[in-house]
Amino acid sequence: MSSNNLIQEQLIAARRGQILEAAAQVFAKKGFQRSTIKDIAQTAGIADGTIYLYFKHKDDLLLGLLDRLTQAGEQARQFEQVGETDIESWLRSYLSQQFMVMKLPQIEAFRVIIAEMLTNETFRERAFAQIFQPTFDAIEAQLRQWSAAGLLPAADWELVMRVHSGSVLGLITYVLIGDKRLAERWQDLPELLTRLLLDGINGVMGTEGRDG
Amino acid sequence: MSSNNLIQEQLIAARRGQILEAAAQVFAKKGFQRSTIKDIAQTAGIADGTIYLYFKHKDDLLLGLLDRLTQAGEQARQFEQVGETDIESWLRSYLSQQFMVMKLPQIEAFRVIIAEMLTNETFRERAFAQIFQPTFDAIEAQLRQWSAAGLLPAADWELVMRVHSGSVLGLITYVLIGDKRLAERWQDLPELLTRLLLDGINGVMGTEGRDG
Amino acid sequence: MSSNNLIQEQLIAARRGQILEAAAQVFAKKGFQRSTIKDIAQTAGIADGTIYLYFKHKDDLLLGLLDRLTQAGEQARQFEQVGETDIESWLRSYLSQQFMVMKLPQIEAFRVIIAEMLTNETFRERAFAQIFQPTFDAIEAQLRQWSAAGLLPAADWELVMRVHSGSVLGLITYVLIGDKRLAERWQDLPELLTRLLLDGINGVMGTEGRDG
Amino acid sequence: MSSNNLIQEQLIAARRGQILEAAAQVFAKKGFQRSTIKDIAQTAGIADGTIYLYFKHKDDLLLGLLDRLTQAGEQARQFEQVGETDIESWLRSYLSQQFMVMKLPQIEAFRVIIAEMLTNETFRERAFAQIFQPTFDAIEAQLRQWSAAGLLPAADWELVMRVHSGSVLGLITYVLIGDKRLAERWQDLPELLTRLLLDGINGVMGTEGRDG
DNA sequence: TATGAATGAGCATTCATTCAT
DNA sequence: CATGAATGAATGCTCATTCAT
Repeated sequence: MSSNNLIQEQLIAARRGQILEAAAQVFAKKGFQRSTIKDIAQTAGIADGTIYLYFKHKDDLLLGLLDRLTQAGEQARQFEQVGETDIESWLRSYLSQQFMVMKLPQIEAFRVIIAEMLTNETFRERAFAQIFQPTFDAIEAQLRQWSAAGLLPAADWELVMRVHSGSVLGLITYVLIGDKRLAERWQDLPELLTRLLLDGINGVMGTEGRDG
Repeated sequence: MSSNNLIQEQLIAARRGQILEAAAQVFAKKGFQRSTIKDIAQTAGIADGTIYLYFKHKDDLLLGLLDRLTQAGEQARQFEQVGETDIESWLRSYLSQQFMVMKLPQIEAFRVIIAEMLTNETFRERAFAQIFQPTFDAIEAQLRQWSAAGLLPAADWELVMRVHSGSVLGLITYVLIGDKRLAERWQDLPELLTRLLLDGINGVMGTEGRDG
Repeated sequence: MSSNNLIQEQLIAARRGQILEAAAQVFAKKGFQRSTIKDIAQTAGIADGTIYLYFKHKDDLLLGLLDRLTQAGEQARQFEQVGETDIESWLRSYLSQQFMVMKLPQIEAFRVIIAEMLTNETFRERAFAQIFQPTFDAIEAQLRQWSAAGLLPAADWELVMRVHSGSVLGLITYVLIGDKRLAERWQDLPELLTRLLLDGINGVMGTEGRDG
Repeated sequence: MSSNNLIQEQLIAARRGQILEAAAQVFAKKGFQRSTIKDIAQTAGIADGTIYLYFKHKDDLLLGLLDRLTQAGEQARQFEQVGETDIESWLRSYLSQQFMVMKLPQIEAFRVIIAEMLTNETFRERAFAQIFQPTFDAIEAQLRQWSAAGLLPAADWELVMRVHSGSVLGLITYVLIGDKRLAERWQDLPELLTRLLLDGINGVMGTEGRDG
């Protein structure tokens, strides 16, 4: 009986996953509003009605994707604990790690999330509270801790943090709105960001883009 | 006859302007898709049908707003010529200028532009070619020129430029998706950005947020 | 300007009337739920969407019909003032009048109203308060007045009234659910009811149905 | 083998009964159309699909309920034979009996039957032929017999019968469409009806409603 | 037999667009 | 030019019915 329930739950989770996968695909291509339930059902290889067995409204598909992103964010934040040696080494390896994960297929999730946050007030509040606020808090806390430990100078962390995480969001947005050159040079960003972050332009020795 | 035509043209331009103004307002509130022609007509104080005398499709309203932004961008770029003295002073005054202009009512224009660029392939390409590519080119050219003139060190400018302008886009996006704290501290950004840009975190002496 | 508005109002009222007429027809044939907006629009000779320019929801068509019936009821109640001579003469002429009006095309309105009242809780309450309660109150008040004036004996009027008006409702219902025989003999009811009402079966001398 | 079949049949009858019971409940609450198979299955504590093992279509549930009512009607009609002594005593006891049975939970069956008869042509004909016509015929026959026996005066029985049974239908309908006052005074109806039926208003001495 | 997930036809409602006035 | 009533295609969602397990 309990094994039965377990199987049931797994089947349900699998179906939900399958549908969300399809929704993510279709949303990434057309955005939320232009995507129809029929689109998504066809992409998922199921009937329209089936979607409604797993999601009450079309909106819930978006919230489902948001939750996925939230979970991903939570996992990503756990990573930050590690820092031990000097900040520069840590930052370099952290950013490499992040930018390796956040490549084109992954960042597609942001496309519809950002677009809907910009455009849909209700969703905006929910998504900000679920994704951005916790991320901001976690980063700021970490920075203050390092600063207190003498690993970083004192600074206006709530703003500095926004500038730097904002630059990552900006870069992701650039790629999503069609900056092909940036997409090509994505792998060079961790190193560059590390140096810009710590020492600014004046600390960056000239290394012209290799393949441009 | 020709003066008649001139008046005609001015009248038409005025009406188009009136309609685009209304569209901008409504789009900023609900986004493009959720806005209806009726919404826009009511906001503009005219009849639904009248909009179709000046714009062939709803999509053309968005393109109209894009053109406005493009013109604004062109004007802004002319500004960059000015730099003479040391880079730091110039950058500080340039950013102050920019952030003074780019406050909440103005950046609303980006809300729908970014959202639609993320979401609508056709619009994306057009808008990137019209706004972002020229801006990128102009900034990069300016930086290379300064670098050649010895005012800046040599650097991977196409990437550095994207990181920095991306951080501005990111900050704007944060405000648009509901970061209230950032909106409150908007006026502190020019100074902070100047220093972060040139010298990084290590060059920023501690100045904790005043009212936080 | 005001004449323009007046014409506007008349046009709107006319369209609403046309739509309600169509709705009444379709509802009478299929009932409320089985009737589709498309049905009604086609019957009215207009497009589906046009209905929504005059009624916010499909439900409002039903409420519109209810209001019509309410108005008809209000007019009918004014009639009751008349009674002067003896009750029997008055009753006979009153019932003749009523049954002449309440023939098959007219009573069709009750079909969907009663069916929905039986079946739809929200509508039930509204319709009872709008049609039945006021009718009950008016009849009971009139009876008490006549009773006080000595024209009628004292009686348990709230119940007697319900028995008699109920018999009219029952007869209407019989016709609506397919009692052809009763429909054929509809014109004999005023006379029979007058006598049954006042003197019961024992006061009714034998007059076998003429054409049965 | 045949005993097996017998058990089979009983099991089938039991299941059908269980399902009809649930259907009656749900129909009484929401009407036929608004009730879903899922509703009914849940109320019956079985799966949706199971219903289709016992009833081919949703419509058949309604016909099943009709058949039940038909059987109940047949039993009720047998009762009428009894009358011996004077009509008044018989009528009083007959109506008391009927109104005792026909209280709120029982008359709920009429809610959906009447509503669907009003609204669904096919069902209307079937139900009229199965319930109303036989009842009419039986009552009329009985009345004629009594009349022939001198227990009642001669009268236009097909019409008189409809007026009186119609008043019962009307009273039931009133309760079903929300006449709370009538529901409260339900137990007073047999006595009042007996007197009104036989002697009309003029034969009813004043007895004002007790608790009103 | 019993189940309940899956199906897809059907329907209410919205809204960009047209066009007679 | 301006209007706004009319249009009807498009879409989210429901629910009777089927069928593999």
